[in-house]
Amino acid sequence: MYAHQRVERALRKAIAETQARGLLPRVELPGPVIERPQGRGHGDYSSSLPLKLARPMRKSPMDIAGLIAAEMPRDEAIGRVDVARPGFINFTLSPAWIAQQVDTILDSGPSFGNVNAGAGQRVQVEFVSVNPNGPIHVGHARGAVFGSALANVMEAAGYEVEREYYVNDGGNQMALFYRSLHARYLQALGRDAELPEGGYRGGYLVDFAREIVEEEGDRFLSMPDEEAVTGLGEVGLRKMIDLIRQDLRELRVEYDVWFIEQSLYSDGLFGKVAALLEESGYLTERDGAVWFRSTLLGDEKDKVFIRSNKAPTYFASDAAYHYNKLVTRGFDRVIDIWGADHQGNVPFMKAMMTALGLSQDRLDLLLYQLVTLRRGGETVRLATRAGELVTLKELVDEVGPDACRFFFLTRSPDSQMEFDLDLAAQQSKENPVYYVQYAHARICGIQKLAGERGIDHGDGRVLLLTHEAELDLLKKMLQLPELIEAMAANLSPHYLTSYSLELATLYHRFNDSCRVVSGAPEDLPVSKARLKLVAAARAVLARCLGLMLMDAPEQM
RNA sequence: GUCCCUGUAGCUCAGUGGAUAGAGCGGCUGCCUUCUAAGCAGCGGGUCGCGGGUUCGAAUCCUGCCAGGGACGCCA
Repeated sequence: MYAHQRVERALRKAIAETQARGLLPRVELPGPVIERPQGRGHGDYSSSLPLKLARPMRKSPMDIAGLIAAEMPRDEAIGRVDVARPGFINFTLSPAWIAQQVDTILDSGPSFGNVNAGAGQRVQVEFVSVNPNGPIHVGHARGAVFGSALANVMEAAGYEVEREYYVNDGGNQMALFYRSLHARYLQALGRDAELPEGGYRGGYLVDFAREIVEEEGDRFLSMPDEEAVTGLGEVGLRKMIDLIRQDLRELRVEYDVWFIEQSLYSDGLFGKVAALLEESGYLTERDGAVWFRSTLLGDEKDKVFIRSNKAPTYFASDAAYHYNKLVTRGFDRVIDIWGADHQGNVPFMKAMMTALGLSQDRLDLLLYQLVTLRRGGETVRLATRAGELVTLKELVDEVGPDACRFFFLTRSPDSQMEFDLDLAAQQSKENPVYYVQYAHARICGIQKLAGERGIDHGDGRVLLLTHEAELDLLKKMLQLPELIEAMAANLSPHYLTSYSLELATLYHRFNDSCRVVSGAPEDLPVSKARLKLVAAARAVLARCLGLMLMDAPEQM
């Protein structure tokens, strides 16, 4: 059982005991029971419950705190319980218990920090899902990093996670993409052809066309245009998905499922969902189109579901898609990560959940604010269809996946951010990611030295760890489970970055004040204990870096 | 006009209603014969956009205003 769980259990027990003895009235406990005090001198955990209970219990906070503190059961983890004005109860962990946790961490290995908040629920995280009509660009990197880190965090928190990319292979934009490819294909064969109005001008289509000519020759030339566009489109789509998959892989983003939008139509699910909505009266015809009546559910406007040309809208696909996720595949929870430019769809999607008879609690729509790009002192709005864009690949090639991931992960998805390309390489040198990785590499260096000197720390006695720097480092390590719990509850993987920095700071501080491998024979017992400590620290640092999908280098 | 996000140190940003608001970068001062100085210690730097409100307690919740970004399509 983790430290915070022990403290909470003991506190609840103490409260129940005071109530059972009639010292305090029975009232419901509000909110979180314990928290982490910010400053030093208030212990490792504290409870402000007495302040909150003062009113319902009709007693002074200090009296309540005193009564509860007096009933605190003995727990080897809890060294001290103090009452502090104006009504806090502060808990200080026992140094001996803290030291013993080194063994616990080493025994847990890579699973240290895992919690069971998810209780095995199946959750799907769908992210990036950019239309496959161009390479992933810098703006998408944010969603890719956020989504992949969140998926890892949810897994650590006890959810069964599936990572999914939704491939929109239909719609007007894709049609335009296919026609653009057709034009490039004709050009590649020396024919006179012009890109369609507003077509995709990116060089990747020129490359695709050349590859297709190399691989399949001019066989599309003899077909009627429409057939050629379709045929080329299939090949182009496959190439585009491969390219996207490859680019994302360089950012260490991998998926379990690539879900094809068209399959919703080919397997008949779309028709089923449309019929369901029709039956419950959520569809209506107007101006030749079929509308989803979201106004019935409190929205300001209705939304087109099937166009007057009989083609379903993106939104209609999305309705069937979410039905597939939550009903067909039966995920307990679904998390969609969208760019802020899709925010307008949030109310419609929520209304759709209700219309489909699904609880809104099962769907989280997370928005990340858009990234703007700064180049040559000028701010450029990112747009896929504009000619000039910076691809994800260019970014990763320039700053590396680690710095790139850390950079995006440091910011909360709610904050707008500006990416200064001119400073990217320079920033990467100053990127705090190296500070964290360096801590890991330093530990590896120590372990290497210990290995060379043949020191076996298996019998190291952790109770020898009493130095302030040792205990501070350990206490920070022990926070990992709480961190994972909080990140999963708030869907906020970005806490990892600050935590890793704090952990690395405490490691570097320890490294500076405590010598691990010593030449003096009388230091051997402490050396062994410290070797255990650094092994545990290495495990926790590696875990954090792993959750962020960053490298944990053995040397730098 | 309506809706969403943001406004915290010179810059980039953390901050899960609690006690004295933090980090990185930049600036200044020290510290390498010893496990990597990609490090450590210290100094300086704040009307948490502004005004009201709720609360024992507000950077955090509510509200009004100001500023920046985004969305309001039979595009995706």
